[in-house]
Amino acid sequence: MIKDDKNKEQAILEAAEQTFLEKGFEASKTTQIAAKAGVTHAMLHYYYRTKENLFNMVFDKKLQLLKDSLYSLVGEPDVPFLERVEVGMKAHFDFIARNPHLPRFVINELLFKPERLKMLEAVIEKTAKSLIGKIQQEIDREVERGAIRPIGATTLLLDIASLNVFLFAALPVVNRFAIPQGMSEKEFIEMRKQENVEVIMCRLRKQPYPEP
Amino acid sequence: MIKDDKNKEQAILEAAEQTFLEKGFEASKTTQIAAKAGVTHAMLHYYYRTKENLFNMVFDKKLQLLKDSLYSLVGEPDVPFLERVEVGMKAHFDFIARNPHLPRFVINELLFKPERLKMLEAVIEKTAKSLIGKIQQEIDREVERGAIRPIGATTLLLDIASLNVFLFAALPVVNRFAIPQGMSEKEFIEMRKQENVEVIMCRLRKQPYPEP
Amino acid sequence: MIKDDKNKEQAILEAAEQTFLEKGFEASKTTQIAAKAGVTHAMLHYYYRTKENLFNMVFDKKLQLLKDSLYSLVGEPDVPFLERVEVGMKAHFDFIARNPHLPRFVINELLFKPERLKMLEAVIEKTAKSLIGKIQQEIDREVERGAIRPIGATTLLLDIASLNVFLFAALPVVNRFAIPQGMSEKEFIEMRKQENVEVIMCRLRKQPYPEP
Amino acid sequence: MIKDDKNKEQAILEAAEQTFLEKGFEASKTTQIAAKAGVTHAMLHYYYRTKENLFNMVFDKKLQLLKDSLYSLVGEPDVPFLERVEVGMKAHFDFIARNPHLPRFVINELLFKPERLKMLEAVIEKTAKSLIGKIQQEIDREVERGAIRPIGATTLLLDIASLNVFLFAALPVVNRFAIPQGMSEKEFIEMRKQENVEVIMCRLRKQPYPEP
DNA sequence: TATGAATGAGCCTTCATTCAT
DNA sequence: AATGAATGAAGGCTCATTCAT
Repeated sequence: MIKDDKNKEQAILEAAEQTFLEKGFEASKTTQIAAKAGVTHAMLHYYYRTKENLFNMVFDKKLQLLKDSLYSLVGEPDVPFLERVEVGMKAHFDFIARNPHLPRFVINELLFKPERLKMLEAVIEKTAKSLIGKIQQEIDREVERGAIRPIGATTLLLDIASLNVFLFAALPVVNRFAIPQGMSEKEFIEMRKQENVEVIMCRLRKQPYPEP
Repeated sequence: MIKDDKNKEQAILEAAEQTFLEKGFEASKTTQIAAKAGVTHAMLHYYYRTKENLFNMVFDKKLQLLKDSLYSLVGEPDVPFLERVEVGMKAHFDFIARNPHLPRFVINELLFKPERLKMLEAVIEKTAKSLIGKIQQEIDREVERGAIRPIGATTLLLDIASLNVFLFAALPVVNRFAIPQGMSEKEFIEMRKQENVEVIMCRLRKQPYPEP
Repeated sequence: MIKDDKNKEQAILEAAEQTFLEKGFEASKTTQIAAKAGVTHAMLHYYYRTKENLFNMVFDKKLQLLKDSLYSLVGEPDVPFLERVEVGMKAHFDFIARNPHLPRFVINELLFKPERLKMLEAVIEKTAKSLIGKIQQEIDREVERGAIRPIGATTLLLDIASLNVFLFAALPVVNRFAIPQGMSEKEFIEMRKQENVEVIMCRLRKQPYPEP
Repeated sequence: MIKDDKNKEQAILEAAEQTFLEKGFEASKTTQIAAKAGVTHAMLHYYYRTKENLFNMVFDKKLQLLKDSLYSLVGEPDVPFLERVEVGMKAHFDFIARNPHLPRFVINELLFKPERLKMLEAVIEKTAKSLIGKIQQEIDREVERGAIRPIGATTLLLDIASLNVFLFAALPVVNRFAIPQGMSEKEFIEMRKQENVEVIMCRLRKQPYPEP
C-alpha cells in the first residue's frame, strides 16, 4: 500500500508501475492499482482518465529509463576503451538487475500493440543513433590502432544487451535449473556479470584472455 | 481464418497456439480464438472445456518443443568439439528463428503463474540435467586436452541461449533500430547467426579467431 | 450407473427419477441423467424429446404412486375402525419411509410450475374424493355408535399426512437436532411411527389412552 | 417491481428473498432478481458480488427468523401449562402463516447443499437445545403433578411442527382438494389452527376433550 | 477534489436441443 | 437405433468508465 497523502496522483502512478511491470496491461486491473495506491477506484480515472492513458504514462517513463540506461554504456572518455566497455557493461548489468522486469515489459507491450513503436521512436531513436555513432568512431579508432578486432557498434551493443537482459528476463526459469548447488542467487548473478564481461572481452581482444 | 473442415478440434488448437503465443493468456479471448479457427464460440468449450485447459494444452506442447530443441544442441559424436558447438548453435538459432515467440511466451507465462513451473519441471528437468552432464564431460575432456578454455556447461548454454533468444524476442525493437541501411531482415538475421557463433567461439578458443 | 441393455429407455427414466427427485427440475441436468443411465446424451433426447417431457413422465409416475399410497390408508373392512386406522397409518408411514423424497418433490414442483396442478387433478381428484367419501361414512357410523369423537375425514387425513410426511421431509434437519443421544436413526423413526399413531388415536378416542 | 430509490441494495435483497423463497437457488436467476428489483443486472453483482453470496444473506436472514419463531412457542411463565402450549402453538401457526415458504425453503436448500447445515447449527443449535431443556422441565413438572401424560419435549415439538408446517407447505395441493365447499381459504386455515391445537391437547391431556 | 453508485459491454461457461451420418 | 458434433440462448460475473453529489 503506497500512500502519499500529498500526492495521490503520484501514488497511483507508482502502483500502476509496479502492477503493469509485473503483469502487463491486460492482466492489470484498475481496481487493483487503485487499491494498491490506497485510493478510490474513481480517483484513478479522475486523474488519468483511462487505463490506456495511465499505461502510456508508465510506458513512456520506462522508455525514458531505458534510454538513460544506454548512457551508462559510455563512460569517461579518458579511460582506455576496453576498460570503459567493461565498466559500461557492468553498469548496464546492474541497471537491469535493479529493473529486471523492464526489458520484458517493454518488449511484450511493443509486441502486443505495435502502435507503441512510435513512442519508442520518439524517445529513443535520436539518442540511440547518436550513441551508436560515437561508439562506432571509438571502435574504428581502436581497430585502426590494432587494439581490438573489428566489430559493428550495433553488433556489439546487441551482444551486450543479449547477455545482460536475457539473464534477468529468464531468471524465474534459470533460477530453477542453472544455479549450481550451494551457490546463492546473489553469487550466481555476480558470477554471470563476470562471465558476460568475459564473453565480450574475448570477442573484442586480439589475444585470448589469460586463464584464471 | 484457419479451417480444416475435417478437424475443427485441430483448427481450434492451432488458432489458440497462434493467439496465446502472440498475446499471452490474459489478452487472448476465447471468442477471438474461436473466430480465428472459423468455429462457434461454444465449440471451443465443447472440445476444451475451459480456456485454462486449452491454454495448458498449448503450453505443454510448447514445453515439449522447447525440450526437443535442446537436443539440437548436441550433434554427431565423431565431429570435433568446437565444430559441433558451432553446428549445434546454428541449429538452435534456426529453431528459435522458426519459433520466435516461443521463449518469450514460456517465460512470460511462467512468471505470471508460477504454478506452471511444475509443468516445466515435469517436462524438462531430466532432459536438461542429463544434457548438461554430457556436455560438461566433453568440455572437461577438451579442456584437459588444452583445446579450449575452461567453462561450466551451464554457463556456456546460458551464453548461447542469451545470444540466440534475445535477438528474436527483441526483434520488433531491433528490427527498427539495429538493421543497417540497405540490409534485409533476412540478411541481418544471417549476420547475427554468424556473430553469435563467433562470440561463443571467441569465448571457448585459446587462440583468437583470425580476422576475416 | 443404471444400465439395462435391453431397455435404455427404462434406464433413462430411472436415472431421471432419481435425479429429479433428489435435485428438482432446474438443478437436474440432462447430461448427468444420461451419464447416470449409461447412455449418450443425445439418446436421452432421442427417446424423450425434451427435458420437460422427461420430467413430466417422472412426475406423472410419482403422482400415480402417491395416489396408490392413498389406498394403503384403507384396510380390510371387517376389522374394527380404530385398528384399521392404525394399520393404515403405519402402512402410509412405511410408504413415505420408502419414498422420502416423494412429497417434497411433488409439492415443490407443483409450486414452481402451477400448471402441473392439472396433472394432479387428472390423477388424484376422483380417487381422493371417493376415498374421502368412504372414510367419512365410516367415521360417521363410528361416531353414531359413540366409538370415536367426531372429525371430518379430510381433517383426519390431513392430520395423518402432516405427521407422517413432515418427519421425512425435514429428516436432514431433524436428524441433526431431534434424535436423542444413543438412539439410531432407525430406532428414532420407529419411535416416531408409534408417536404419530398415538397422536391420532388420542384425537379419535373418547377415553384417554392408558399410560404405558 | 420493488423500487425504493433510496436503497437499491435493500430492493435487491427483497427481490432476492421473494425469488429464492419461491423458486430456490437454482431456479432463481440473477437477471430476474435484478429486474424485479428494478435494477441493472450488474448492480446486483456490485452490491453482492456473487449469487451464492446474495443467497447466503437471504438464507441466513431466514434462519434467524426461524430461530426467533421458536421463541413464540414459550409464553408467560405464570400461565397454566396447557394454556401456554395452546397460545404458543397458535403463535407459531400464525408465524408460519405469515411465512408460508420459509420451512420448505430452508429444508430444500439444506437438502441440496448439506454444507449449509453448518449455518443452521451456528444459528439454531444453542437456542434449540436450551429451549428444549426448559420445555422438558415444565413437562416433567406437569407429569409429576398428574396434569398431563408423559411426552418428550422434542417429540412434542416435532408433533406441533408437523401439524403447523405441513399445512402451509402443502397448501397449493391442500387448497385444491381439502377445503370444503362454501368455505373460504381463510376460514379453512382458522379451522386448521383449531384442529392442530386440539390434536396436541388430546395428546397431552389425561381426560378426553369434551365434545363440542 | 473526491467518491459511492451505476452501467454497458464483453467474457467465460453451461446446457438443452438439433443434425448429419 | 444411435451418436459425435454443432449451436443458440442464456447465465453469472468482471471491469473500465461515467455521473451525481
